[in-house]
Amino acid sequence: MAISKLDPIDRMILAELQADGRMTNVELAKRVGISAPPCLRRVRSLEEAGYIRGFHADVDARALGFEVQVFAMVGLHSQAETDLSAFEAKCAEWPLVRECHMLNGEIDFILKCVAPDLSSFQSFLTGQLTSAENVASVKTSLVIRGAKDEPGVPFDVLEQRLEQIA
Amino acid sequence: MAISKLDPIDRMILAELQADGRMTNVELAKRVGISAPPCLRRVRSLEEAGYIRGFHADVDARALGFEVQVFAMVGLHSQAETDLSAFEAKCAEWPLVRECHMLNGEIDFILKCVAPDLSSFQSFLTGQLTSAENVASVKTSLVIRGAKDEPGVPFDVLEQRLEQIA
DNA sequence: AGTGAAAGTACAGCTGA
DNA sequence: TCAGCTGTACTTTCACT
Repeated sequence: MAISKLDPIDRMILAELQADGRMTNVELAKRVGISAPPCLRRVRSLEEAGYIRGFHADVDARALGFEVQVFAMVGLHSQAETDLSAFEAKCAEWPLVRECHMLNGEIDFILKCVAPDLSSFQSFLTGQLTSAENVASVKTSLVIRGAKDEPGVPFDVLEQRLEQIA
Repeated sequence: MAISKLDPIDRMILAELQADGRMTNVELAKRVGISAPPCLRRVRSLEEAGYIRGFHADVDARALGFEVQVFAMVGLHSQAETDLSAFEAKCAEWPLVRECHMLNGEIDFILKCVAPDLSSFQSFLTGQLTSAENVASVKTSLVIRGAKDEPGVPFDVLEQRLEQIA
């Protein structure tokens, strides 16, 4: 699974579906310049091969009552692989934690969390996160306002790079 | 636009489409227990009202040649509204910056960035980000590995809360 | 290209303020 | 009574072979 296995039409399909994942197959086919049946086959095999992990509606968290978004920087006592995995497993089970990334440097993990309000985040923070085994330090930062939130990757950058290589 | 304006069926629709945004309308209608036409109308009005911001294919950044993911914590010299907006506008134009969130505390902004490789990120970092006007400090952390990356919000938490209130 | 299914439209009936 | 939502029937468009 690598970019080199994709032709320009595959990349156009990915770019179009990243921008609008609910586009019909005929619309997609028209945009990428092929007929519908082969276009559908391409989409299927892109899913199969894992280039497309899924399709999701982008819902407005605020409108749904999740008023609070928080980044939590977590430091652990032990960075042994077993302990790292154990912490990741906990994050996977906490619904308020939407993203968990292991980082280099002094911070071990960064977590992106959502919560209905500050008090429910606080109770998660003190009751679950900071009191979890192996957690040494947690620094939290409230999101005051979101300025940009684009999903996926910049396909224009990708195409520029491919041109340079060619 | 608030959660209180949505009935249980609307919330089921949102949950289903968050999980699988390319589901057909009849399948969706079957799952939420109504017939197809009103289901479609509900989806349309949820989009209209902004509860659904869009539909996106979730593409695998690594497979597409974006090997590097970085969090950048940015501090500014001036936090005047004009200067904050100016920085946000820059972020909006930088394709490698996928997310930009304004935070409380010592960090002013956190940026989630992607890049094809370390060297192209470095050239963005030194050539664009740290050299941008008003930027005082930038601390970057490489994502060693991703442990969780769920889109959207946890609907089970939402339903639990609504039960408690009722 | 052709078939079967889904999307989308128009209209009529039901339900609650 | 009236607004709002629902379901049935129908046409157009799409998915898939």
